[in-house]
Amino acid sequence: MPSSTVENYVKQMYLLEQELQPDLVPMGRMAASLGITPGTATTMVKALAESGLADYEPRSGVRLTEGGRRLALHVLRRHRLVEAFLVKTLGLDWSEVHEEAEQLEHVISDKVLERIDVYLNRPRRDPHGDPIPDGRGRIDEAREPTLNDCSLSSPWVVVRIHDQEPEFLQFVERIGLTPGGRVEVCSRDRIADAVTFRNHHAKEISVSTAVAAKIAVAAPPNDVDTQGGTK
Amino acid sequence: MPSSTVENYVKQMYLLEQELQPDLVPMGRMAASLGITPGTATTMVKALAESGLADYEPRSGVRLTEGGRRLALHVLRRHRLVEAFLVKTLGLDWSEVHEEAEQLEHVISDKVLERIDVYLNRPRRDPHGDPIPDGRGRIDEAREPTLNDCSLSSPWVVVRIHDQEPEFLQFVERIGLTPGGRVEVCSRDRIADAVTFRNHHAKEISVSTAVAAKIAVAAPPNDVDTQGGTK
DNA sequence: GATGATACTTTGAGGATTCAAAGTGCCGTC
DNA sequence: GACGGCACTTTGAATCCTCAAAGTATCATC
Ligand SMILES: [Mn+2]
Ligand SMILES: [Mn+2]
Ligand SMILES: [Mn+2]
Ligand SMILES: [Mn+2]
Repeated sequence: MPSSTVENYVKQMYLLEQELQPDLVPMGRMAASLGITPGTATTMVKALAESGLADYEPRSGVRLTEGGRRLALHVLRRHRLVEAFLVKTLGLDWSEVHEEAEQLEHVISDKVLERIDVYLNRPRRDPHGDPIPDGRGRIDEAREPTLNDCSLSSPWVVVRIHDQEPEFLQFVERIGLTPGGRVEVCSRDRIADAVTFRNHHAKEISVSTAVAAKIAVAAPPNDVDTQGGTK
Repeated sequence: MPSSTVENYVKQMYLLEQELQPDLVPMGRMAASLGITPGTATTMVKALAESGLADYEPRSGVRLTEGGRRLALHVLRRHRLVEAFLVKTLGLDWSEVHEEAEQLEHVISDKVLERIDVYLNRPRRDPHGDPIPDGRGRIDEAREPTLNDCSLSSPWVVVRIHDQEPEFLQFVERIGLTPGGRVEVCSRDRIADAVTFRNHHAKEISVSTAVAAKIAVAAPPNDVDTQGGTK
């Protein structure tokens, strides 16, 4: 069985591949995002390549193999289902569950995982709006528009927050942008590096484009829509 | 923070102290019950002594210090609350939760633990009837009588099973002796090494004294009793 | 095309945990 | 009181993961 360390490496590699969409994830990014020294990253990634989970190109970077991707998605599934469970069942705050899941993701058996999945009625997204891979390792990798890209003066719904920092998540909550919340972007000012929007209380708020990029949105659901009946 | 390994050692040491009530737990028992070689046990126990969790007397055995006992009870609390939670909330079988809890006990934060405790309404016992230490490290260490000690021909209630093996627990269930079940011992035959009892279906069953020793019982509750009102 | 900056790799080492195998102390038996 | 047996300890080595520091490749710039 893969160690927690290996699971963390492949999971992080997957997340960086998604975030950067690069041909290869540079070693520096791996090291930085895992909080280890570059030398350690090199050593471990070589071991990962040895065991067939990654393809390593010296002085260029790494990429997950098919097997590595499968493992990464399994870990991610455990992580996100645990987050959802902790929020919905035990009432933890959505800003604090990431940290908890970081440990739990390595010790949840398939049996417990399946129970949680059923208990929560097979959720598609975790409390931060991150998509949950299904039991077969399929995941919705669609990139939603953010407050930086969406059309001005039209209604949107927050679907995902691309940040796990408790302070940031609490800030997001304070400005009314938790997943499910309505927004309408009023204006963008490239020079001021600011995006101004109205939340569901019609309150006007401005954030930097760096922050705006972390708030993903989608078209609001049709009211005529049948809820959750799309086999 | 103590590693999982250290937590397993002190927990096991506590369990052996309770089971054997010896002055010192012999190294051989430690090694056997943890499934490691005697040499490893010696090395680790010396390290435990170094860090103040145990008192080690070469060629005699070990004993937990006050600090070691505190840690052991904290781990035991996590273990048993997790077992209760898995059975009551996620519907796992009581025979399979021990194994799951063996891993989860090392990664449950104080916050999650407290939520589970509240969610379950601060249970006093886990699914096997094992007492759950409270948040301050207090535990009911009372030794209940077993099918080997209790009076003949009078009603008793099963309160605890002193074994965690799935097959044994399933067997116990099959003969109707899960915690809460009624029993009445009909006879004991020292020579035949057998104990014969009637379960709540009035069915007569015989088991060896070794098995009988694992079934702890208590006097049935007074029907006039006020349920759960003893501050 | 030499110079440096920067990113990456290699090397040497240490901590934690484990084992196999060899060594040692203790205890009862004769 | 010597002998054996058994429980326990010591030793040497391995695995996994990590770091600090030294070495090296690559790429932009002059
Ligand atoms: Mn993790
Ligand atoms: Mn999440
Ligand atoms: Mn354990
Ligand atoms: Mn138990």
